[in-house]
Formats: sequence, C-alpha cells, structure tokens
Amino acid sequence: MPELAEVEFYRKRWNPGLKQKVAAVLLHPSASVFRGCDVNLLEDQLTGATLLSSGAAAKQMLFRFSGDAWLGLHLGMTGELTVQPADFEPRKHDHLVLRQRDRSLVFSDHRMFGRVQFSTGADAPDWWSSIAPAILSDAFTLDAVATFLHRRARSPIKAVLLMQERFPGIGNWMADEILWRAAIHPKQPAGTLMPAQIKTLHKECRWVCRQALEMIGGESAELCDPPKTWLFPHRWEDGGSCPKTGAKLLREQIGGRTTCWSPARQILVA
DNA sequence: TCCTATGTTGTATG
DNA sequence: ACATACAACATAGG
Repeated sequence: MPELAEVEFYRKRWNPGLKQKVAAVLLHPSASVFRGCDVNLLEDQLTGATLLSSGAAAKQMLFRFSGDAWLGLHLGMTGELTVQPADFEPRKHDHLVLRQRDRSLVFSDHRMFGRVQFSTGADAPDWWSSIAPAILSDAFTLDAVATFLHRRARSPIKAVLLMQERFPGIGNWMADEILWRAAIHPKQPAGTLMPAQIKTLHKECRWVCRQALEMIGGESAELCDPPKTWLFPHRWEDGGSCPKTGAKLLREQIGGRTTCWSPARQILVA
C-alpha cells in the first residue's frame, strides 16, 4: 500500500514511543526484510536506547535513537507499523518488535518486499541523505522535471513518474492520479510532452502530494482513502467510470505496472 | 492452477 | 557509459 502519504501516516504511528526507552528487541533474524542488515548489531544497539525522533522521505522512514543509532524502514508493498500492548507476542509476519515499558512498536510485512536498515554514527546514513529532494520542496523545479523527462525521452511517462530519483514517494496509484489530472496519456513518451504539458504535470505532482499528505498523512488515527472525486477509488473497479467525464476507464500494463486511465481525457499524441 | 497485488533491484540488451 | 525492459524477490487471496 504505502506511497508518500501512507508512509508518513505509518511513521507517525510510532510517535507514542518517542522519548521512551526500548527495553527489548524481538526479531525474526532470517526474514528477508533484514537482507544486508546486521541484526546482531541492531539488537545490541537498540536494546536500552531511547527513540528520539523520526522522519519520512520518499517511501523511506528513519528513526533516530540515543547512542547515535539509526533505524531505516521501507514498507515495500505490504509493510505496516503498529503500536501494540507491552506484552504483545509477535506473529508470523511481525518481523521487528521494539518493546517499551508501556507498548510495543511493531513492523510487519507479510510479503517482505520491505526492508530494515541499521547503522550507527553521528550523522544520518548516506542512503537517507541522498534521497532526492521532496516534490513539495523548492528544489523540485519545473526545470528539473523537464530535464529529467528529456533524458528519459523514450520511456512512457507513467514509467518515468515511478522513478524515485526524481519523483520521490510517487507510486503506482499516485502516478495514475497525477496523469489523469494532467490529462496526459500514460503511454506518452516522456520526450514528446509539450512545454505546457510539462508545466501541468509539475503542478499536478505537487497538488496530489499536498492533498494526499493532508488527507492521509494527517492527524486521523485511521488510514483513509481519497474521495470519489479522485481517480483512486475507481481505478480497481471493474467497469469503473471516470469521475470527470463519466467515460469507462481503461486498464493495461504500462511500464511494468497495471495502469488505469480515462481515454476520454488522456489522449495519446502522435 | 493461474492470475493479481499502492515496490525495488539486478541483469540483459540496445 | 547510458537508457530501457523485464525477471526476480515472497506471500496471500480471488
């Protein structure tokens, strides 16, 4: 599930554990979410450490602990974070549990495309610092987008929007939502977009990110879905209709992912 | 049985 | 070296 705003939502879920000490660490050491991670070091360093702060960028989360310890989490396709009672017993898919006095902070992922990273040091790890500037930051300029589309000229625009190196946090549903709002066909080669279309695309990237973060990454305790006026709730319905035109939506694999678009407003330009 | 799934990455090919 | 396409990863559910 998790794209930009959902990642922010799950990050905040662990907020009740801020400023609290980790009494014990429970984990499934051979689970593939720990690939490339030193689980012994993680266990040693986090036991007795205090959760100080957290952040989200793109689809990554970073949790900072006392003792210069950094825990990175990626939710993959099916990951989630929850807060459970202090005596919670981890089940099959609860791969990492940070047990505190009054609660357990739990990372679960049944499909295990997610990932746990751990490191120590005075500064945040390199993989975190090198995440592309957020779409809602000033560094996400029209120029940067135009240059990127030019370099990926022959790829369908849908595939380009999924590239985290320029569109951090955008995933399959957000990409479709952005293209639908911008009235651009997902198969349109990135290099064939007119300057006015690139400008619209840039604008809709920011609009969808801002709205999604307000709606989903906000203060609500529940993960809520975008409203019926968005493409989102219609994209998986069989025989679903475009909320702007009423025309039947189409679905097809584009850029390796199932893509939904409204043929009445997203026209492929030759 | 076969297909799907809101993600990333390694590898092959051009 | 760079851009592009796609299988692979692991699991559950329809």
